[in-house]
Amino acid sequence: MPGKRAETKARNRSVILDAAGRVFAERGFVAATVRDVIRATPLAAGTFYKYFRSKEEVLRALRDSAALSLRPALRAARQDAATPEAFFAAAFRTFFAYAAANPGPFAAVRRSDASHVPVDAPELAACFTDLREDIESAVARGVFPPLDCEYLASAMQGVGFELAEAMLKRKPCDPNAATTYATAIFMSGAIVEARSKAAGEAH
Amino acid sequence: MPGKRAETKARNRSVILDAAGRVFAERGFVAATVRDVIRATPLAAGTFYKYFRSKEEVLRALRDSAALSLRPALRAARQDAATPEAFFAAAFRTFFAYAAANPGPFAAVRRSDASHVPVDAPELAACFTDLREDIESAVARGVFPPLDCEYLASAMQGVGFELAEAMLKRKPCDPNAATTYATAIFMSGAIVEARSKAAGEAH
Amino acid sequence: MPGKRAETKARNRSVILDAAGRVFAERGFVAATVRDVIRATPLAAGTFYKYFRSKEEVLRALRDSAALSLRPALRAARQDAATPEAFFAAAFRTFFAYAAANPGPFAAVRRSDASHVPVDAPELAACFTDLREDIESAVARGVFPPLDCEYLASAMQGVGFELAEAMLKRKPCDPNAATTYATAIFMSGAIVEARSKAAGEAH
Amino acid sequence: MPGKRAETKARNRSVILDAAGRVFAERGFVAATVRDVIRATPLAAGTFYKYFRSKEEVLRALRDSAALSLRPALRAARQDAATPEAFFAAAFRTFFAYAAANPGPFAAVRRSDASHVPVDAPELAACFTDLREDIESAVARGVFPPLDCEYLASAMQGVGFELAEAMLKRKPCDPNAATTYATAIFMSGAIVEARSKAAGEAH
DNA sequence: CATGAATGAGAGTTCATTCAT
DNA sequence: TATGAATGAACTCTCATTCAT
Repeated sequence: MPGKRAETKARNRSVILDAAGRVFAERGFVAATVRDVIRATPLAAGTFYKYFRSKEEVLRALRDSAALSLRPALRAARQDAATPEAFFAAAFRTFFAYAAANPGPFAAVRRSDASHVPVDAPELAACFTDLREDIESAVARGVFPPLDCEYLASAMQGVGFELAEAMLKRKPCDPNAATTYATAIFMSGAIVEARSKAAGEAH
Repeated sequence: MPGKRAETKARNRSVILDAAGRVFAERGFVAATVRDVIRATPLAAGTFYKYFRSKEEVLRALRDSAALSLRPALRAARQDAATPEAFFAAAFRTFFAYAAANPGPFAAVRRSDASHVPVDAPELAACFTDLREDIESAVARGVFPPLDCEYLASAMQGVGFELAEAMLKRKPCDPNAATTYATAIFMSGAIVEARSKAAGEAH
Repeated sequence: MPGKRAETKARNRSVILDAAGRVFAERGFVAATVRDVIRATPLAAGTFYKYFRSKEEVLRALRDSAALSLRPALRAARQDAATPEAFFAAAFRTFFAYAAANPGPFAAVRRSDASHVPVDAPELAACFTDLREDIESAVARGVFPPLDCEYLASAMQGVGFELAEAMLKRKPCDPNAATTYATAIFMSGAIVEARSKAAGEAH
Repeated sequence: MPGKRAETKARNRSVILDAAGRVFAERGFVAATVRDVIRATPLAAGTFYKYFRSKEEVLRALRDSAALSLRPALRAARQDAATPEAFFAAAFRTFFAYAAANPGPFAAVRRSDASHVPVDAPELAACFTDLREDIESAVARGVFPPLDCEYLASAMQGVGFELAEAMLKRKPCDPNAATTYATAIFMSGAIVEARSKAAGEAH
C-alpha cells in the first residue's frame, strides 16, 4: 500500500510534467514560463516548487523520461543490426514510433535541442552521442564500410527529426511509411527508390 | 564624400546587426535580450532603438539579408538542374557555402527557425516552401521520377542544417566535402558511396 | 472570521488607493508615476500590479469611489430643490462636505479633470453633465426662469472647485460658510450679500 | 538694422514658443515632451536648447508673455473701476477678450495652472494675487463693502476660467456675452438677471 | 502539504539633454 | 549657429521564487 500522500505526490508530479510537455511544445522551452506551466495545471504557484526546483529541472525530467524509454531501445535496436538496412530501419522505426506515441515530449525535446538551452543534464544529447558510437561500432563490426561517422550521424539526425515533424502533420500519421522512406534514403538514395517504386506501379 | 555622420549611421547599423547575429546564435533568439545585444556593442541602450524598433525587427533584418542572398541563389541553382545529381549538388553547395561564409546569421536563423518565434516575416520559411516547389517542378519537368515531395524536402532540409552544423565545427571547414557527402546520400545512399570510396582507396 | 489573507488583500488595496490619492493630488495624475505611488507605500513594485493593471485603473477606481458617493447625493439634493436657493445650497453643501471629508481624492479628481487624462471612464465628467441636466430640469419644473443652462453649470462648477480649494486651505475648514458664500453669489450677488452682512454687523 | 542673425534668432524663438503653446494646450504641459514641441517645429532637437534650457522654461516664457499682456491690462482695468459693476465687467471683459484672442496660450496656462507644475516663476499665479489685492484695495477705496476677499477672488477665478472654456467652445465665440453673464452673476445673481431678462422678452 | 500574495531583480522602451559634425 | 545621433537615467511591467497562512 503506497499511502495516499505518496499517491498524490506522484500524481501531482506527472500532472506538472504533462502540462510542461504541452506548454514547452506549444511555446518552446525558452519562451515558456513557469507561470505558463502552472496555469496549465489545477495546482498553485508554490506547489510547482515542491516538485521541481526550476523550469530547467522539468525539462531535464522530461528528457530523462524520453531518454529512459527511447535511449535503450535505440541502442538495442542498432546494436543488434547485422546489415546496414537493418541498422537504419531499426533506428528510424524506434524513433518514429516514439514520436508518434509521444508527440508532446517529442516536440518539447526537439525545440529545446535546437535552442541553446542551458540545461546541464544532456540526456538527449547522449542519444546523439550514442548514435555516433553505434555507427562507429557498426563499422568496427564490419556492418558498415569505413565512413564519416560524424557526418552520417548528423545526416540521420536531421532526417529523423525533420521527417518526424512532417510525419506528425499527416493524417493518418504513419511511422512505418516514414521509416521505409528514411531507410531508403540512406540505403540506395531517394531517387533510386522512387524510380523502382514508379516502375513497380507501372506493372 | 558621404560625410562622417552617414558613415557612422551605416556602421552602427551593421555593428548592431553583427552583434545580434552573434548573440542570437549564442543564446538563441528567444532567450537573448535587447540588452544582451547592446552589451555586445560599444553603443548605449537607447541607440538600439534609433535603428530597430524591437528585437523582432533585428531578426527580421537578419533573416531578410539571409533570404536576400540565399533564396534567389537557391532557386536559380535548383531550377537550372537537369539531373537529380545536379539538383542536389546545386542546392547543398549553395547552402553550405552560405553557412560557411556567414556562420553568425546562419546560426541565428537556424535557432529562430526551430524555436517558436513570433516573427511575422517568414522570409526563411519561404525558402523551405521554395524547396518543395522546386522539387515539384523538377518532377513535372521529368528531372525526378514521381516521389513524395514533402518528405524529400524535409529530409533535405534536415540533412542540410545538421550537416552544416557539423561542417562548421570542423577545422578546416570544407563546404565542398559536405556537398559531396550530402549529394551522395540522396543519390546513391550513404553506404554505396562509402563502399565505392573504400574500394577506390584499396587500389 | 474573514481570514488574515483576505484582510491583508483588502487593506493593501486601500493602502495603494490612499497613496495614489495623495500622490496624484501632490504631483498631478499625469506627472505621477506608478513608482511614486509604490514608493508612498510599504509594498513592493510588483504588488501594485496584483491590484491594478495600470495607473489609469487606479484613477478610475478613485473616481468611481468619488462618483459613487458624490454623484447620487448631488442628484438627489438638486432634484428635490423647490427653489433656486435650495438648489444652489444643496449642490454646494453636498460638494463642499465631500471635499472637506475626502481632501485626497478630491484633489486627485480635481487635477485629473483639468489635465488631459486619457481615462475612458469619465464618471466625474458625468457629474458635470448631471449638473447641466438638473438645471435644465429645474427650468422645466419652473424652479428657475429660462436661463443659459450651460453657462450657469460652468459658473457653478468654477465657483465650486475654486471655493473648495480655498476652503481646504483655511483652518478651520468650514463647509457651511463656503456653502453660504457660494449660494449667496448665485442668489443675490456677492455684493448685495456682503452689503447686508456689513449692515447687520453695524447694528 | 537688426542683422540677419538676430532676426533668425527672434523668429526661431517664437516658432518654438508658438509650437509649445499649441502642444501644451493639446496634450497638457506635463504630458507634453520636449520632443513633441520640437516635432511641431521645423527645427532640430538640439536647437531647442539654444533657446530654452528646459520645458519648464518655455512654459515660463509662455506665461510671462501672457502675464505681460494680460496682467497690466487686468490691473489697470480693475484699479480704475469706481463701482462694483465696473470692477467685475472690466476684469471679465479683459480676461475673456484675451482668451478669445489667444486660445493656445490660454489653454496652456489653464492646464498648467490646474496641474501641479513645478515651475518656479509663477507669473500667472501673480495674476491671482493681483486680483485679491485689487479686491482688497477696492474695499479700502470704498468701492466694495467689507467682504471675504479671498473667497471672492477664488469665485471670480473659477467663473472666469470655466466660462472662458465654455465660451471658446461656442460658435461664434462671444466675449461680450460671457462678460455680461459673469458680471451679472456677481452683481445681482444669476436668477435675478435671468428673471428680468425673461420679463423683458415677455413685453 | 498546498496555497497564492508578496517580493524585487531585470526586461523593454522612452526621452531630456549633450556634443561632434 | 544648426543639426540630429548618441547617451543613460528612469519608467512600466513581468516573472521566478519565497513564505506566512
